[in-house]
Amino acid sequence: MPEGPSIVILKEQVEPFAGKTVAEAGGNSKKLDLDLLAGKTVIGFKSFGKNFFICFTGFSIRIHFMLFGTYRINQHKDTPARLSLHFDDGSELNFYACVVQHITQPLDELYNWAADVMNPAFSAAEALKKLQAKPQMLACDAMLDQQIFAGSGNIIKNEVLFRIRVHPLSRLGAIPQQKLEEMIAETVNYSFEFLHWKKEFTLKKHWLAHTKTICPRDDVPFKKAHLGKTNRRSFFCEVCQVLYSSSVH
DNA sequence: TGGAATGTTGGAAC
DNA sequence: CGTTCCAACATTCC
Repeated sequence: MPEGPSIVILKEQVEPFAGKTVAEAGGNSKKLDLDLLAGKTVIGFKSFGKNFFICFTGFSIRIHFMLFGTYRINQHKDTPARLSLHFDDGSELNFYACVVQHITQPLDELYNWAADVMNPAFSAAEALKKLQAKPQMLACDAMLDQQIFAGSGNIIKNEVLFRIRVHPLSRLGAIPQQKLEEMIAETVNYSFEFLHWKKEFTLKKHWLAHTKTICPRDDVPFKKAHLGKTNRRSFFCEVCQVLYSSSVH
């Protein structure tokens, strides 16, 4: 469920719930005072990267689905919901296995929308500055850095690095600026393709590298390794993906 | 069927 | 005190 485009789909799906008033809130979240929600009207929904927000007057609820989180709209699963919102017209939203948090600070103060790959306010220039400020950082880590590419996840990382032919262990400082700009552009571009294909239920069909064993360009075996600070799966081709690795200071 | 996976956090360890 | 490491969380699929 997690990467940015999936959260955008959720946001679109719940749009009809804007303006509805909560009749009853339930769920097994311990971090939320559910009694506060009854009688409150949803003023809208927002997303930042992999975060989803239900906005009320004066506060919002942040939901992060982590690896396993799911949701149901006007349906429910047999397992207990983390957060369950029943509205005055009988409709309902249910969220499972996610992190839920009550936020009182304005979202504009907490989040830099220019960092969100899916947001119209995303700034390629800002992203470039952030990449250039961390010459020692590995490409595979940069692609997962939510301060730089909010919403990018492991699938997007593998697909983008393959598409732009950059080896995941490349150092940012050794990558030509033009290539960094390509990384940024393709992260945005692929994220929207991800969104399109996910809606069509054809996302996996379009993977070129993620979970793949053979490079479609060179017909040689992909390397599979757990790389970077977070040791996440990387699928890459040592023939066509360039390792930029000159020393940097 | 045990292990791994679209992820992040917080606290321990160093 | 800053950085790094790792358990914890919790679901589904192969």
